[in-house]
Amino acid sequence: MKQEFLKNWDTQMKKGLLPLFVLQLLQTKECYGYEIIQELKSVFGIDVNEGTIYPLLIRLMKEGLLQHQWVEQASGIPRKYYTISTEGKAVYAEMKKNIELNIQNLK
Amino acid sequence: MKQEFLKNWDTQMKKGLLPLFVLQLLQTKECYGYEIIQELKSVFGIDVNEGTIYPLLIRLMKEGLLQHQWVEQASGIPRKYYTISTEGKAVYAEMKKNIELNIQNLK
DNA sequence: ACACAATACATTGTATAACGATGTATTAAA
DNA sequence: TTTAATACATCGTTATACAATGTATTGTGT
Repeated sequence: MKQEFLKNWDTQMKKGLLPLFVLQLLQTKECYGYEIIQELKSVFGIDVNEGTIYPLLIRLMKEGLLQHQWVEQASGIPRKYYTISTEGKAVYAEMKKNIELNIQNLK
Repeated sequence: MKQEFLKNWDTQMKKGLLPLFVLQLLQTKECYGYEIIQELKSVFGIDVNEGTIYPLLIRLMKEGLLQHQWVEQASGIPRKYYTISTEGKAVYAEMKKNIELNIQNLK
């Protein structure tokens, strides 16, 4: 039943929801990029591409909503750990308020 | 406080929410395009451009989610009245279910 | 020993859809 | 008689997810 339409709609929804999910995730837990992809899958049940998440994290950094630090590993590639900033928390609250207002209108 | 970021986010959210709002609106009321813009403003409190709504209605038509008929007016330009199809109602229900699932995850 | 998958970062080209501007036409108001 | 409102529509720009690709390291299977 209109599977392609619904799949496309889902992609469009992500353009709005994804920053929200990432900001919330980082409020409960410090994460690195690759880990965020896995958390989004297990916690929110959504699949996100690497080509989506890395540019998104860079955008949120530029906006001052996140901070990050490189952490060397005993073995393997270093990880870039992200944390949410004070401003990030405020923006998250604003976004959440906005979206809940919109959803209220759905009957 | 990050007004530009939030405004941009709002635009991205619309890409997901707008079809949902239009489908719901047409479940309660038969509308023509220009009227939908006004209803979205008064009922949902969102501003939508003409350059957004007309292409959207055309897309929803192509998907078979809407039907339309031209209605001549006693005076002025004819109106294209839209109604939701059976398939449109089913797709709306699916979308609503999906979005509510997503919103539940917001803390 | 060697291929392959998983981890972990990132960039590039394509597609979708909202926005702003513009266009056509009709009617009412200043 | 010009401007605003109504009512349709299209076009170029922009933002962002996706798929593909790239680099590098480590673990696993044969």
